[in-house]
Amino acid sequence: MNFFLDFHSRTPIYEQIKEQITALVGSGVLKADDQLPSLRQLSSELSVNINTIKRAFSDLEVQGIIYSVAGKGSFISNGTQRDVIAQSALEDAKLAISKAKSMGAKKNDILKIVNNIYEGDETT
Amino acid sequence: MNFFLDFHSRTPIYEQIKEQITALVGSGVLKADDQLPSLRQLSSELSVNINTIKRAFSDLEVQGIIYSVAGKGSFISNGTQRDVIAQSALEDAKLAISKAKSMGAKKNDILKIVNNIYEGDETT
DNA sequence: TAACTGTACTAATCGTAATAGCACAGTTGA
DNA sequence: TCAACTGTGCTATTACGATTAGTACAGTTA
Repeated sequence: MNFFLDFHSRTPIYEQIKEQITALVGSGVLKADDQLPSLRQLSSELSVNINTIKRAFSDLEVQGIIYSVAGKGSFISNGTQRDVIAQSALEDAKLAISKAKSMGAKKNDILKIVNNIYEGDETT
Repeated sequence: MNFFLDFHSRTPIYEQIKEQITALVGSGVLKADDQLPSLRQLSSELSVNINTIKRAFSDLEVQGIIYSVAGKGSFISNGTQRDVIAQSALEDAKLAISKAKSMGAKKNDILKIVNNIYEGDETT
């Protein structure tokens, strides 16, 4: 489990962990019923307190992205929340693009970026 | 000066103020040497402490977006920082779009959003 | 001089992130 | 049964940053 945490970021560590697990689910790397590392294992791997990991996992469970079973571990939920994840990411992108427009960005500037990011793929 | 502040947001008030002034400059509403409301006036209008306003203005001055003169007031800087502003907004959009892709968003989803936001304009 | 401007402090308050530590309960395999 | 894991649920403390409050000082202008 390769996480990249920025301990000096304004976004809390537990939010960064949530984001990255969510991304792994959204991108299909993690699939239904895949097991996550244990709280204690992640805590030691990332040098982050177990309570912080727990906070992230609890949030993700509330969101329906993972489920936890005492004694066994934490796992990816099954269901169609993949669409939901992509949807919320799209909302964020929409906000950022709107803000860019309001700051004077041209449509072509955005399109160039999109084409650059999706280089190779056509309409997928 | 119409500001919309979310006092419950995770992003600090002074950051929200910075963003909105920056947007007004980037969009061309505020132009070089235009005078901003005084610290005390903004403070009372927005019901925000003067120190918070000052924090935002100081940051903007460091960024070269505004300049302040003791006894006179704060003004929009002249120069070509408009491009810089749009550029930094584009960077943010790029990040958000990349994140959306990593969460499974399709290129077409992004393009729809872009077209929707830039509805009407063609290649501007 | 009066009434504005920005500047520069110090102090206090508040909320939240993060850590530390402990105890308890469920699961599993030796 | 027991040991070694799992998650859960607390309490307490620390640390940091945002925000407010208050005071004082200096420049500008009519």
